[in-house]
Amino acid sequence: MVDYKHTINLPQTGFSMKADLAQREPKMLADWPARDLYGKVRAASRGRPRFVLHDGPPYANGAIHIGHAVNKILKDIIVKARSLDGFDAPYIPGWDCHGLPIEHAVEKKHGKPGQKLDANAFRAACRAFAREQVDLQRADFKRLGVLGDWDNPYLTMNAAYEAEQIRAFGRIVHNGHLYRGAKPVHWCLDCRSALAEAEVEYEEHTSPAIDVEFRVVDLRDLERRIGQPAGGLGDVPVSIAIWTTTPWTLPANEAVALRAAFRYALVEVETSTGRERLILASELCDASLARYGLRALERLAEFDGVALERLELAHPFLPKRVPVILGDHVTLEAGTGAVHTAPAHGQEDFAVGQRYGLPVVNPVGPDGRFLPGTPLVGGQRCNEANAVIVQTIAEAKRLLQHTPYQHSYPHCWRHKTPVIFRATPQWFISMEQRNLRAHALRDIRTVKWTPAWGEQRITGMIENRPDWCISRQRTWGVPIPLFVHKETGALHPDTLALIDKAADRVAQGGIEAWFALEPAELIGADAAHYDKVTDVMDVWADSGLSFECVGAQRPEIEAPVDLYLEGSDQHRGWFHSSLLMSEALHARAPYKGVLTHGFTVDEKGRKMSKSLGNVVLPQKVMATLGADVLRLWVASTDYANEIGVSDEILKRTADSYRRMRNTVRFLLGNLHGFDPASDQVAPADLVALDAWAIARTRELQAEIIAAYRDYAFHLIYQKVHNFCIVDLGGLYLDVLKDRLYTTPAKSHARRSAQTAMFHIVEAMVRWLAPILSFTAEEIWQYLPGRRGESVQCEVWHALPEVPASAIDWPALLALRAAVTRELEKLRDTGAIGAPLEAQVDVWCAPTGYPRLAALGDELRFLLITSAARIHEGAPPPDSVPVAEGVAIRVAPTKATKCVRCWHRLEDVGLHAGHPELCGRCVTNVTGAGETRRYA
RNA sequence: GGGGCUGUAGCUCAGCGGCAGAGCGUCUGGCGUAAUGACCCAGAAGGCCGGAGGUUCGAUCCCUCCCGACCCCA
Repeated sequence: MVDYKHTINLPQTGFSMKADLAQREPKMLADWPARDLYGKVRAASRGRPRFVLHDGPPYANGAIHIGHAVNKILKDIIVKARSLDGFDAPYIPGWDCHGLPIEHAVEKKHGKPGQKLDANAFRAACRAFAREQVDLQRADFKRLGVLGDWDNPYLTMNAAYEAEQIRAFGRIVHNGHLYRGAKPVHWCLDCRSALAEAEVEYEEHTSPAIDVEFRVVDLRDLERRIGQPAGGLGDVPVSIAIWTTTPWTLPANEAVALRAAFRYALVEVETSTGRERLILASELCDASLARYGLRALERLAEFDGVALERLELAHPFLPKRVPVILGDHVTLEAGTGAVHTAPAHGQEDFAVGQRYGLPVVNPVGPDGRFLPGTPLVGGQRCNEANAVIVQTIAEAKRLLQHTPYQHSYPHCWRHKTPVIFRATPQWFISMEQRNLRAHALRDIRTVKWTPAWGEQRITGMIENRPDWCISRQRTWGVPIPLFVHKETGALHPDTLALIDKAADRVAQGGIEAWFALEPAELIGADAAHYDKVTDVMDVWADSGLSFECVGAQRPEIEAPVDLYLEGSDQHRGWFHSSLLMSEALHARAPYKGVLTHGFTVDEKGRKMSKSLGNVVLPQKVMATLGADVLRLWVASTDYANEIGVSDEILKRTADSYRRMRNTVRFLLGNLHGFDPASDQVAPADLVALDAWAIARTRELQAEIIAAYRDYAFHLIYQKVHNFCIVDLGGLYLDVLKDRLYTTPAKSHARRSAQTAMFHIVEAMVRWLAPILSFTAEEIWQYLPGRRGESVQCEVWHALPEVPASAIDWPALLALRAAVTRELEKLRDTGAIGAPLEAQVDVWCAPTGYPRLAALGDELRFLLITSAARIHEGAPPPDSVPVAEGVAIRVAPTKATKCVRCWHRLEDVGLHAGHPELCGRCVTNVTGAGETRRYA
């Protein structure tokens, strides 16, 4: 028996089946900086229309987690896809470097500023710490395969950035958005300082809980509001009852809050001092009266809270009147449904007070004592004042009850002592005074939000947010470089020029330069009358100004940019702060589009947490499955909602990665010996099936490009994966094997197939490049033909236009599916094993005959059977109808197997010199090779 | 507690008024070595479309309520 194996063309490629990504990727990465891949892509796209995705700076603290990976990978996919789509898409990564978490990290090592380190040394330690964190995170981001200007990122702590931020702040002041006000903050009486939210712990605490009456001043007004006849209520006193656990805040009371949509009841009761009437939330009426030991004699009326808005009430012990206001923070969980409101002593109170323009008057000093001159309690500590105030209310006959009450209450994390809310002077950006809110709401509508509900979400937040308090009493932040008059509190008349001078100094010496500055250096003799402000800006101002600060230094990033892309929490965060800053500076949005993604959760949809033990570390995934599998996982999920991750999900992802890799490997292996420059078959001369494959690829490419433009990567994943399995694996490549392996290496039949495969893989490597960046780069090295250095420098592959097919492929593919089903039945009976052991007869009505007969004898290659014959006319009784006017019969063939091509053919054994071969193999081995026109 | 969003097969996702779909995975089978650190092909099983009401001739789809997840705020 002659061995014909050397006469068939087997696939040959160095592109291995096993990916070994965990080992291979780091090696590839090691080359990239030397190749300056980012620079090459920039050079290749110079002069194209620009697409700018502006990076939201992650906070420089801690190793990256899976959420960082999702965010950066999505950005990278978009930047690379836009570049392939013909844009110049720069990517300058950034980091957020100032702020409390870094201060806390440094405090852990060195203690608070002023203890072991002075403030300046403390800042230096913060700077060094942030630098380390940036390096740590940068290494991981690069390992993900994210391409960007990693050597020149923007850091909010760069002196140039800090100076730009101060200049931008100056323009905001110039535009009239800044004012000085007061705001309640957590205040520790032992620290004598403000505490950030992160420095507060909640512990159980017992407070004096009291119910207090606020008398309605004008009963006639009340009658009108609740639909009672004029005078109908007589002169019996009416009070709104409130419940509070902080009696000492009552001197600062400015209002009583109701909920607009709650029902309230007016009930009559008999007290020790006589008949009176109380207003209580209907649902809390019984519970409240029970607490007071009273019984409702009569329920006189019921009405919505909204009816009482701005009704005047008398303060229970001070000679002043306060209004009824409405707020959503009023609940039915405890109390009376009416809430004592002291804007100086509570954040909700402050927020709702802002909406009503209530005064923020704080009578408590930094030591927790009431300021001298405060009526009733001047000079007393808050806890001492409680007793005095309760007694005073009782004497005024306004006290309904008084009991100790245990609840969760904020404590200082260092002193473990209860903290208070205390209003302090702060700097604000007004939402109203220069129409900031109105402008922001106007411009939100001009932005393309993806998903579309982002618009709803941020609109709601902008509509309801209070003025932005941008000052913090901290050490590690960009200064608010102002001078304030010691007596009047007015800003220095040269403020705008002084801010610029401060910026100049910060540009040289960083924020440290401001803190080191002697006021006289800038304002001369005025220094005697002015205080230098040492507050720093809220870090949200740092990142919120990134479009301005980065744009000033990097001309390729020019606002408004095309896209911001972050997690959905940033509607409250960076999207929000950036919008307000841009409106304050330029009265426009900083971005044209905003895209959000959800958070990662486990396979049960629960968030990642150490205690649940469901945390997936990106570093671990990269070290085992590889970054490309992580990237493919990101691409495969619908990131608009929660993004599930688990071992099973990643395993499935790795499976589909393998399938795509192997499909490419098959294509590359069969392109062995093909030079696209000389061996391509012209579109008009292609074997019909190859033309079909190219047309199908064109169609799919259009869908993929559209999906990239829509940022619908999970659809791309599905489409490409299905293409590999259904169109290629299940059909085209399966049919092609016979022709590739058995026809002569340089024959038209094989070159036609290679031409199609070449274009398919050229197209596919680009489809994959934004997602499987490492693998695409690897594929690139194995593709035939002269080509540029990296697939990332390319644009989408221009697939050849093939002439419209005269062949009805859908009909033939339906026939193929029917034959496959019949073959399966035959296999079940044991009559055949492989499809090549079978022959097929097809009977077709005259109208459909030309369609199915179009391939002639080559139909057998499409069906992968040894014979396929089409007959016009009525089917015999033993055939199986498979469609309108079509019947088939599949039967084992008795012909002899050709040892070379495995087809069972009648002419095997008839050829002298090649007794084991069929006729076409003889031609293929000894002659010019067989002719294929269709399959 | 409020606002936003979400729930389709074990997994990832389509469908979004007219007979519940794809791929993976699972199971079963096939063929070889002609995609071999395995690959390829075929077949089958798998769903009260989160639950309950409503609108409609007809609801996975529209409306209401409930349950659960997630984000933001309190």
